[in-house]
Amino acid sequence: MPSPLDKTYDSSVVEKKWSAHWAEHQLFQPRQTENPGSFCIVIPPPNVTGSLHIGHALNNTLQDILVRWKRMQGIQTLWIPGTDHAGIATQNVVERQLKEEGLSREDLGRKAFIDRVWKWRHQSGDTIIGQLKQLGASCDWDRLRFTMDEGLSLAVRKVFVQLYEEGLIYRGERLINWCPRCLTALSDIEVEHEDIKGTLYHIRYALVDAPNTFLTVATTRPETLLGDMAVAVHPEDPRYQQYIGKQLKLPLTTRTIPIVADPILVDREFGTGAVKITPAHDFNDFEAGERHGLKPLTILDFKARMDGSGLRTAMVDQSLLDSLDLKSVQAARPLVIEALQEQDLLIKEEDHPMALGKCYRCKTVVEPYLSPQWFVKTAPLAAPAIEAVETGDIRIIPDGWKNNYLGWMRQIKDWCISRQIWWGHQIPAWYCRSCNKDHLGETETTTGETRESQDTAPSLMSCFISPNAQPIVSETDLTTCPKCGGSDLFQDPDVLDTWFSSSLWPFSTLGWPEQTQDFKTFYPNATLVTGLDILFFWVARMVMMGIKLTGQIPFRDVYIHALVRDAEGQKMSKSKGNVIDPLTKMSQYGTDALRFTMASMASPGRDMKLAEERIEGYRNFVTKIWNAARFIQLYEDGPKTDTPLASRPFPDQWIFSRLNHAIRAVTKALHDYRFDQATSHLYQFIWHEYCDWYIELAKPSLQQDNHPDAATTRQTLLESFEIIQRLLHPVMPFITEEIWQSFPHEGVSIMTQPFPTEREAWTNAQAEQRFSLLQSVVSTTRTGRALLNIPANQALSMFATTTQNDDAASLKHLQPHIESIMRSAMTLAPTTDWPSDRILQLVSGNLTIGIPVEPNLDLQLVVKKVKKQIEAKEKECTRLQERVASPKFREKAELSVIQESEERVTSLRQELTLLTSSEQQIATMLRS
RNA sequence: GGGCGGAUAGCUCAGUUGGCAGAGCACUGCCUUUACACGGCAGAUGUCGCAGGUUCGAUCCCUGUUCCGCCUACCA
Repeated sequence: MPSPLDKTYDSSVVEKKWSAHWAEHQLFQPRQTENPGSFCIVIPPPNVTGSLHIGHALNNTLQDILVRWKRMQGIQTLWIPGTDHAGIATQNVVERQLKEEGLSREDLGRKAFIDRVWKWRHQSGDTIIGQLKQLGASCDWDRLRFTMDEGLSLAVRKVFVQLYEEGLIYRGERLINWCPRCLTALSDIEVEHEDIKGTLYHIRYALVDAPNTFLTVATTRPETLLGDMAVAVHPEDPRYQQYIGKQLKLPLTTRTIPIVADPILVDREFGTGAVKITPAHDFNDFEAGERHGLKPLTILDFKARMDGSGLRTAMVDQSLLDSLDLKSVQAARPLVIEALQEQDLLIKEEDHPMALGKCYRCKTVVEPYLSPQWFVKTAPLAAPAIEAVETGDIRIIPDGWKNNYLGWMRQIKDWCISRQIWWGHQIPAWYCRSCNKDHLGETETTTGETRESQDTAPSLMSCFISPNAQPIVSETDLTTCPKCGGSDLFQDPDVLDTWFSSSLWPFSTLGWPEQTQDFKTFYPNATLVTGLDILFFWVARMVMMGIKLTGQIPFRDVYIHALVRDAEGQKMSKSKGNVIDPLTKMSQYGTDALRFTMASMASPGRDMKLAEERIEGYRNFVTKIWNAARFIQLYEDGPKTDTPLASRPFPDQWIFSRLNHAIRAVTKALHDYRFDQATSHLYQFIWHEYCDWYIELAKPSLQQDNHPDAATTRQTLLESFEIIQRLLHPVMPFITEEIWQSFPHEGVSIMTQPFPTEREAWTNAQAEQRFSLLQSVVSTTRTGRALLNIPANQALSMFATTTQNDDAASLKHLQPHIESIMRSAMTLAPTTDWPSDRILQLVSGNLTIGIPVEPNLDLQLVVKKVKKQIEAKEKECTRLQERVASPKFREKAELSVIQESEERVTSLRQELTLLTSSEQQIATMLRS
């Protein structure tokens, strides 16, 4: 029911009201329409532990704009919401809670711990879902998914088994990135690199045969030399050629190691040209070790501490071994340095910039760690994923990120997917104890739930399952061994990388692997909207998995938006205290204002700096719209008429022409994912054309009794404003619904009304031309008023004329509109007919305006301004004249450009003549 | 080390198939005119990072350069 609008817009009341209304009428559900095709977006699932931050606000606002727009266009539209279990992140949060109770996850055991995480997930897990609803996100909430719900878990298992059977998933012992705090393997991209100032230590290694001859190696990690298995030199390096094959005495130990030649590892120019090889603790060295048949010797344990048994194997001097045992890397380094110095083996230390790898979840320094893990063989999956983007089957928008994607994809490495944590999809692989007698560690028991002391690496059980053990991979839980029929089996304790399940998201959420109706209708998805930060983590892997498993690309467009930073360009973080909380801003300025801000800042390919003033500015815009609605409502009552547009008065024709232009511009911008341009057109049109000019032009016919145009004006106002609401709705869903519902309407909600479409018949060049003439007259006159200090409310008797015949006719037509807007009487007559004294002439193109000058006005200021104007015009005129006179210009420039310049010179000269005569007039007035 | 992006008004940013440099905010002045002071009107503000080149003409194209971001990388 239509109802009068309140004086002020109360966003919180309005938002709650319409959110409930939309939910009640189930308007977010996909609806079959007569239009072919479908439009489906899957949400980038926020971490279930999370709460809405500004990045989510941006990401989901953009998605919602697209979804609401497509829905209004009458396309069957679905936006699937969901959350991610976020393995490591969530586990860390719950472990922190436990710690506050003085407990560890090992105290609880695996099952109880997982129960605890589930409990917590149920308690607070959907906080962010509520917040997304508050943002207005029009997801089909009935289809809410979670990466660990039953259907998705089944999909995960099925995929794992399929890829394993095809040889695309394998288990093997490799050097992987290890977080010694999270106690789990990480994939390469889960390591963040930080530049630090390191030190390069030059250390002497003595030759066994000639104890007074030394090779000097350079290293940034002296403590790892205890695990050295060789020293490499370049085979063509004359300094060292004669030593290749000889043995070195490894400092601080009783071991000897060989000197090997390796052209790959060694850069002759760097350091001393001799490199120590520590296969167990460096990725390059691991590969070099494989080339030379060197066995890795692990001297660091799973917590990145010096490992006593490893050190014994390394034959480290006993006294040093005792002092190093269980020391952290940081603590061990000075001890090793000291020991080297005592033996006069450290000859130089120099500053050396280097990059340190850190865990992306907890920022702990990661260590290369040798352990058996599960991997996805990526090369066969990457090839079609590269092709899809190269051929344009998948579009990446903006285009600039395409190379980023392709570059990464082309040199992709195998993906380590096993994590030694408990929260996640446990790997569907079982081991039979009797078949694998020799391949299972002794310390481990069957269930992985046994309580163990902190130092026996309880969560590392997989490390005790030798790489030679035979896993049985199965979609369903196994209780008997298919080989020996035994029943002593246990499941691999590792869980899968969180991103493994997210890589299935575009189809697992649609019911895949079942061929559901949803899957058939909505796959491939239309668009994926995401931030750049997860291009590799998520987008790349969805493309690989999507193509592999469904045989189709997962989505057609990938729209990548920027990261939100604060006004200074800093990344927002709680520790910096520069976080702008979207929820606070929503309650402060209204959700529509925040949404509009987000969209307006979404220029392609840049980071966006969010200044709070912008939200405030767009809140003002919301208020402006509100007040325009109230104005229209004031005059809503009264007769209307269906007069065709062509027969309506000039302002009506003009505003429809502009409205058509706005519809075209906004639609194109949305189509091009230019949310910034869409909002800018909306802002410009609504505020500076509709409110500033159309409403002002409409006032006389509404406010004067019995005005002949009253009925058509009312009609136009209502019609155009209703269209504007629909045009604005995808960006500002709440206020547009409130306004739309408050006016006479049909239908249950604006969100299921059609999005405005262009009507060529509305475009009216004549009306637009007339308008710009009107605008010139009004603006020029206002400038004159300001110049002459005539207050806006003081009536004026002014003169106008134009040298152009068309304009002269238009001027006559426009006279009543101009007079009412200016609150002035306008005399149309050539300047020669104007009173000769005390008239200020103002020029704008062909147009000349005359304004009477008050007798006692201080004209000095006016003279100054007119002079300034003359100066500027002269400068421009001179420049243009020079250009036009230049023979080269005449010869080479395009004809239209030459003509344009010439015309402009002519009109500038004309203006200058008039301005000069004005100046003289004023001078005369001053003298009199 | 490699790659990408940015540098335009005090601030945040648009922009140009190369031909009068724009918006919002902030600022100055006037105005409480019955939608709106979260408003209206008028105004001021720029060596378009720096240096070369191409061109009749460069903020835009090319080359180099300096800062600032980001991504990426196994030089110990």
